[in-house]
Amino acid sequence: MTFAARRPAAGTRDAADGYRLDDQVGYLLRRASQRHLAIFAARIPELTPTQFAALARLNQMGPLSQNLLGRETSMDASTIKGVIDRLAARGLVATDPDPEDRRRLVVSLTEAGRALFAGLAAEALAISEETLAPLTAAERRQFLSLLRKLA
Amino acid sequence: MTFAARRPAAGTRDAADGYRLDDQVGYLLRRASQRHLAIFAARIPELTPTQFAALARLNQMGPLSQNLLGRETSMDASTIKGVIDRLAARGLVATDPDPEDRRRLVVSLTEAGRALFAGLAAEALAISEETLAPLTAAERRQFLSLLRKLA
DNA sequence: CCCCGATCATTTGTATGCAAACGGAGTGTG
DNA sequence: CACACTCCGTTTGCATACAAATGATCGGGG
Repeated sequence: MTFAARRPAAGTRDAADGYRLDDQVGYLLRRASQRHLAIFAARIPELTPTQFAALARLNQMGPLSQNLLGRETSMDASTIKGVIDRLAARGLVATDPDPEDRRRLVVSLTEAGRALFAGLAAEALAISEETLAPLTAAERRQFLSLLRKLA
Repeated sequence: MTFAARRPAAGTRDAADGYRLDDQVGYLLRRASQRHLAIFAARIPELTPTQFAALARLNQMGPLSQNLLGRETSMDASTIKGVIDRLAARGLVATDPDPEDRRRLVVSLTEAGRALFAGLAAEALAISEETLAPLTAAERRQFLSLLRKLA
C-alpha cells in the first residue's frame, strides 16, 4: 500500500507537490550568502564583501582597467562602476585615464587602500573561518572543493 | 631554501599576501549564486528566484501574514514587501487584512498563482539539477548536506 | 484599565546585480 | 582608407537585500 494511487496521473500536480523549497540549491545558496554577509558586516563594518574583493584583487594583481577588474571579481560593468565610485570617494582607490587606450579607466590602490586591506586581511580570513565553522576541517575542504566546481 | 626568509616579521603583511580571494567561501558563494541566477533567468524568465520561493512557500503552507512569509522564505520585512507588491500587481497573490489582527496582511495564492507555480515546478527542479550538473550524484548529496549546515 | 514591550507593515537610504542601450575608441579586413 | 566588429565606460530601469526609523496594533503586568 503506497501513496502512488492517490497521485493524479498528470505531471504538473506531482511536480508542485514534490517541490521542496528547503531542498533547492538556489535557496540554500541564498541563505548561506546571507549568513556570510551578516558575519562580514559584523566583523568588517567599514567595507562590503564586494568592496573588499575589489581591494584584494588590486592588491594581488596591481592596477587594472575598471572593466577588467570587474571581470576579475565577478562583477558586471555597471556593478563595478558603483563599487569603484564609492571606493574612490573614500580615497581607497585612484582612477586615471589609460594613455595607451583612451577607452580605459585604470584603477589602482592608494596607500590608504593598501594599508586598509593589509590591516583587514587577517580579519577577512577569520570571517571565512567563522562562516565555515559549522563544518569540520575535512568537511570544509570538501565543501570548498565542490563549491569551486559550481562557481 | 624557502621563501620564508623573504617574509617580513610583522603579521599584517603576511595576512595580506596570504589572502587569496578565489579561496574565500564568501566569494565562491557569490559566484555560485550568480551562476544559479543565470540558469534560473534563462529557464523561468517570468519570475525571479525570490518570487518563485514566495509562491512555493504559499503553495506549501497556505495563506501567511506578509512578515511570516518573509521569515519562511528568508527575506526581511522590506524585501518581502516589494516581492509581494510585484506578485500582487500581476494577480499571482492576493493580500487581505487579517480580521483577527489588524496589524497583519494575509497573503494567499490566487488561482492564477497556483496554476503558474504548478506549471513551473518541474522546470524549477530542472534548474536545481542544472545548477548541480558539474557534480556527480554522490557529490550533489554531499554538497547539499554541507550547504544546509551553513544556511 | 493603563502602560510597556513586542510585533507588523511601511518608508527611506544605501549597496549590489543584471539587462539593455548608448557613444567613444581600438582593430582588423577588404 | 573605409567599414564592420568589438571593447570600454556610462546610464537607466528594475529587483533583491539590509539598516534604521516610524506609526499602528497587540499582548501581558501591575
